[in-house]
Amino acid sequence: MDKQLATTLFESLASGIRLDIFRLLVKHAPTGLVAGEISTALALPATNVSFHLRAMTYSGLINVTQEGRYQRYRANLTVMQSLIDYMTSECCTGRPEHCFDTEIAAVCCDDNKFLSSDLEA
Amino acid sequence: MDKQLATTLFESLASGIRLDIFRLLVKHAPTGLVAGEISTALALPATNVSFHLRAMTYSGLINVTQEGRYQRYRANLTVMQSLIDYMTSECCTGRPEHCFDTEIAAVCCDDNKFLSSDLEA
DNA sequence: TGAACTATACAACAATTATTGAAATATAAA
DNA sequence: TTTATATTTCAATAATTGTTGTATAGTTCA
Repeated sequence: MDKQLATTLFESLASGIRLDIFRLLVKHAPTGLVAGEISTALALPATNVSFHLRAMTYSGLINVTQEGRYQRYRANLTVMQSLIDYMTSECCTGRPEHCFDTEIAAVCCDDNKFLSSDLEA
Repeated sequence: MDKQLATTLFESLASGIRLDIFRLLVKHAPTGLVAGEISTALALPATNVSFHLRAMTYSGLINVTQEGRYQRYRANLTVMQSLIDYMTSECCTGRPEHCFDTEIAAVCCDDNKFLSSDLEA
C-alpha cells in the first residue's frame, strides 16, 4: 500500500454516495449487486451511480464483472483490509502506546525524530 | 462514528498533502509540530498548509493548541482508531470470514439480506 | 512603544469533482 | 430481426476544492 493508492482509496470513501454504495455491497457480499439494483436501492439516477462506480472500480475498492447485459459489482474486502492495515501502521508510527496495547503495537517503530524521510512519497 | 463523520475524516485523508501532514504529526506524537515546522518539512507555502490544517482540525483528525504566537498541531490518534474501528465493522458486515479470522469477526453480523435500512444515513 | 515574527483570513483564480438528461452501445428476448 | 432492457458515454453545467500572494491580527521581545 503506497501513499498514492491510499489517497485514492480514501477519496473513494470520501463521499456519502460512495460510502453508501460500498456499505451496500459489503452487506451483499459475496454475491454483489448489479448497477440497476444499486441505483434503485439508493434512489439515485443511473448515470450518477455509474459515475461513482467507475471511480470506485478504478481505485480497486470494488470489482466488476459482466453478466450478460448486467454489470455486477462486489466490494473488494481484501483491499479494504489492506487499507485498514495501512492506517493501523500509520497510526502507530511514533507512539504506539497511544493507539493500542503496547505489546501489540511495539513492533511498529521506536523513533520519533524529525527525518528527511518525512518528505518521501 | 456516524456516516457524516466518517466521510469527513476520509476527505481529510484523501489528499497527498493532508496525508503527508497527518503522517508527519503521527511521527511526532505526542509533541506535535507548529504550523511553520509543517510548512518547512513539506516545502509548501504557509497559506496552503494552513488551508489543509484547518480542514483536518475541523474534521477532528488533528488538534491544535495555541502556544504563544505558535499554533501547535497534534495527530488525534483516538479519532484515527475510531475510524479504523468503523471501517472494520463496515468491512465485516455481511461476510466476516472474508476479512478476518472467523471467530473474531463473527460477532459483527449474520445477515445478508437486502433491507430498507440499506438506505439509512 | 515599535520592530520582528507566526499564522490565519481574504480575494482571485485554477482545477477538479459532481450531477443530470440525452445519446450510444451492447445484450437479451420476442 | 425487431424491440426491450441495462448500463455507460458524452456534453453541459453546477458545485466544490485547491493554490497563491497580499493583507491582517496577534505575540514576543528589545
